[in-house]
Amino acid sequence: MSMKMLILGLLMERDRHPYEIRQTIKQRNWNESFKLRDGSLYYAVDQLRDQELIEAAEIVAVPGENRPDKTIYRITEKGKSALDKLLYEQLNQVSYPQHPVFLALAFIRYGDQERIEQLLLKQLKACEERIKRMEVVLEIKGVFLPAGSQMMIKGFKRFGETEKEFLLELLEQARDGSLLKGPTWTLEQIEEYQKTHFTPQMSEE
Amino acid sequence: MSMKMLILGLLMERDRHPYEIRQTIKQRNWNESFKLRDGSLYYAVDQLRDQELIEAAEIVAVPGENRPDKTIYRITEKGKSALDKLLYEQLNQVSYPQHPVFLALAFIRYGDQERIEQLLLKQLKACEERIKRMEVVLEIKGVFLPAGSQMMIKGFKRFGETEKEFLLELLEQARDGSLLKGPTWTLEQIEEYQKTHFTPQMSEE
DNA sequence: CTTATTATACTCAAATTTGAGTTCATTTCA
DNA sequence: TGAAATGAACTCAAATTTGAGTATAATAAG
Repeated sequence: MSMKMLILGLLMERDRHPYEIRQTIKQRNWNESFKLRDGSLYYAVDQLRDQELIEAAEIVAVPGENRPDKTIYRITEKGKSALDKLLYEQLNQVSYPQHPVFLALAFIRYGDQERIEQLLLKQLKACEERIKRMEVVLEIKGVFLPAGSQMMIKGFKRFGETEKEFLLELLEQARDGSLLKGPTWTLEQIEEYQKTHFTPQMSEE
Repeated sequence: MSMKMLILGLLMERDRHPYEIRQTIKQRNWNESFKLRDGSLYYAVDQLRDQELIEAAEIVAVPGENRPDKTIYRITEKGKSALDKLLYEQLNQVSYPQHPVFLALAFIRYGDQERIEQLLLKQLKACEERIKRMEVVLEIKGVFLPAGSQMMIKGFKRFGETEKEFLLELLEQARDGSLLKGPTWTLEQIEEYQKTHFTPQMSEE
């Protein structure tokens, strides 16, 4: 998965130890796009080491008695070509429109109106804050960034704006009660109707 | 996670067996938003059964010698209140702008221009097809759907449109080569600069 | 009418993620 | 100045996901 790509990519720039990789991922705002967990990071590092895509460049002693020393890793030649492959694999992955609210919408009619309004509002706030953060990043770091990284931040902002509009609309519909309306037809009627029409479906995968 | 919500939600409508749940998820295009795996589905069903949120309503024998019988599940009272809780948890989850291309952009400069163009084009095609699918669904199923489900599909479409615009821009920049440009400043210069400026960062979580 | 594919209905080991905890150092704040 | 909170640097078991496989029936294709 993409954690491995991130690690290899960062080690292309210079040698780093795992915690430093973690810092950098945060500094560069990559974790706007996924939840960064220590567990996944260290697991991926171990995997990469075992596959000899990275290797220990240096082991630095850390003050304190029974504390682990930190290992600074470097990317190997094998690792460089693996990064190349991982990059194309990443670009080749199927993308899904994801948002916690999407699937919740399927059963939103079973929920309590006020509670739903509150939570949608919370989503909206979070989304607005994200947009704001991305604007600030573009302002103060924009010019320094490689073209790709700049586009990543712009992407976060644009996707955020779409999300915001969508949430605003949902909120409005939650407030006037129309979002909580059940189906106008019964399940049986719908299934009957569907049999007489073509039902478009994603292909498996 | 959301698989459990989907199962409970579907069992609110009527009793179903796992494979039927799978079908319904696909029929309703919910799998546009995530990868539906049999493993996760059956695992979630087992969990729900063990927690007594669902129970076997009927066990139907299936023709054939050593084939498993199918179990039709029903939601329990306990399950109904669990669904309520899961719905709010779902609405309360942090949302991330996700797209495979986002993280790839971080290292896109290490890749091959032609290869990248091809893959971006492939993403664009897939995205356009998704938009098309959603338009067809809205046309032929739109009126039948509960308000929430209709908004879900509209959301898929809208997010798809933003994605499309973004991919078009990336493709253009990949073609004229500007996307592959590295940083204009060195890492050291940037880090130096950053020390003198505020670096906005997401709070942990 | 025979073969090939698709649909049904799962199971399972291995890979990965999750959430929580650990230890010591440094900074903050009363 | 001492206590509390935060940061650094991990570790680990348990939960979950992944990918691939199984078996049979029904349907489609040649």
